[in-house]
Amino acid sequence: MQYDKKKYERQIKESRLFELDRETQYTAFKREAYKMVEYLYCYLLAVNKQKYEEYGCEITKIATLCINNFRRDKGDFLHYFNAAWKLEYQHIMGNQTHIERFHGLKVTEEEKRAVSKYIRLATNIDAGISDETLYLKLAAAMEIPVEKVRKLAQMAIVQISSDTYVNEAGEIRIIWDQLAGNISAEASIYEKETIKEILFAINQVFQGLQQRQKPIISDMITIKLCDQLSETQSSQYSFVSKEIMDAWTTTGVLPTQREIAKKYGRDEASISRSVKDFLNKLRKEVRLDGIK
DNA sequence: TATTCGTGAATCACGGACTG
DNA sequence: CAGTCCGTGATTCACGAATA
Repeated sequence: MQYDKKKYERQIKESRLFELDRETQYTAFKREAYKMVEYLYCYLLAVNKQKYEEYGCEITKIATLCINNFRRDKGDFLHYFNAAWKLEYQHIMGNQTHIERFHGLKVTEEEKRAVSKYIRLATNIDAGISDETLYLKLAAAMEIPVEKVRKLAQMAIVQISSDTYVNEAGEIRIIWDQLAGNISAEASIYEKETIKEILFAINQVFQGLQQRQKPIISDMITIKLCDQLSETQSSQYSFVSKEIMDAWTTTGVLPTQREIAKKYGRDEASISRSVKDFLNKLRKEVRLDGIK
């Protein structure tokens, strides 16, 4: 069956759903909501059937979540949904069990990281090498099947590319994910702050640290965020460690937490704790921001 | 002096290697 | 193959020290 993207876009746009009051017009709202979920599902299949077909369950989940949290002053609903879906999709793609289940390939974290690293490097350098050639070379160098490299590359690209659906609401969530891992899936974080605000918040909290802490936190935060930061951003904020950033762009190699610990003559546990505390402070800061 | 930091020990998570 | 053992990297906890 062919899905007509335009048609579903139109149906989504023309839906009365968000004109209804979900309390006084409960039944009508429910009815429209069900329809909307269906539209969104069909819409995604129209966008890319083979890619999304197997995720009906997840699509429905996100659609429902979006419908429940969307308010009309948040802009276009479809954008809102797309941003949320992109994140969910990344999440699915990043999930280890998924990798094994759906591609029938066993992949280690190491290989995953390595491939995404090299792909990224290649894009940065832009040697004009074709994807397939690159994959072949990578496969040879890493002594793993080309097929595996190809799959991993796809995943890596999902994570780093800025395709049509990226917007700020999406990216802010990515930054959070990079920083703090799986923060609770409350939808509020999806739209609350802009990237600038969150980077500003990071900066703010960073400035409040004691002097001895700063270089360490700086390195660690940069490690976590370096692939999300643009050049202008990295020069703009003082919490970005230039050293790490340089290492990242030139070699693609990042130090481990342990190496950071050694570098500053600290116990690695100390680093871990400092980072944790920093993130907690950051969380608090952002929450306060959101309330006022 | 109240906070904030640093530390070592214990523990967890995970991948790889070995073994039967 | 499954079961296990080991190394690595990271986290958490309780406590003592440094800082603002």
